[in-house]
Amino acid sequence: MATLPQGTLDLLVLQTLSKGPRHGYGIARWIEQTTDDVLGVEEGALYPALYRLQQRGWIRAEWARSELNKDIKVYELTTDGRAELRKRTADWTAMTSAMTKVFKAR
Amino acid sequence: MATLPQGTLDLLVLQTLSKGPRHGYGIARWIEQTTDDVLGVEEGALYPALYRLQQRGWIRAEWARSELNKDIKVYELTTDGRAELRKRTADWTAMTSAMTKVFKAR
DNA sequence: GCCTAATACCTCAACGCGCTAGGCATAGCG
DNA sequence: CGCTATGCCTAGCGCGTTGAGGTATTAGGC
Repeated sequence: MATLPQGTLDLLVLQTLSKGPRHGYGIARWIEQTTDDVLGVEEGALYPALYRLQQRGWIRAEWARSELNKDIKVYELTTDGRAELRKRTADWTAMTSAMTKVFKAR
Repeated sequence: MATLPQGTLDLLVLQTLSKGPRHGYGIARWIEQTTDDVLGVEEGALYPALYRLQQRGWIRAEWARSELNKDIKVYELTTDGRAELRKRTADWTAMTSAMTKVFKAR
């Protein structure tokens, strides 16, 4: 499981939530499944990240009950969150393609 | 100029040096030129990074004199450095393609 | 009834590393 | 002589991750 560069977790969470509301633990599991365990989400990084994103108004939380009869905190993107996601995704694309340029240059 | 995610500078420097020896200042300028200023390399990040990479035995330094008659410290990859570069590049590729999977999933 | 594994939330100290903001020195040019 | 570019460096700060810990509930096996 590759460790993710600092700052990418936020983007990862925003992306995940753009596909529909999910609770914290579920976000982590979904990312791991989707990436075939290439990306691992540590809970010690995830929960602070969720708190951060909430403080900045990009996601919103609500308590609910899961199918397994557990109390879960379900997060969903706000309008600001969608805007932020667009911005961050654009930044990400720019950054990775710049990286690729460096890789291929000579 | 985008700020680079923590952890990417090392890879960037290793990649740059894989194209041939260069001095610190030159590494920074080269990366900026190559990426059309998308990636900016701050000297306060670069020099500690060069020191780190040297400590770990991935690069080697040697004083020289530039065409502009300046004392410069020229760095080059060691054998271990090439191995590390291969590893990090593979990790990077895996990471970015995992990211893309997340972006495209639904 | 007990034990374990999975689910689900959270916190906190230590660490790593990029950023800001400085400092210093020399060469070339007007 | 002063300015700009080149070229090296350091120190403090901020911020997010790591790694380890904690708590509680549910389901399932024995």
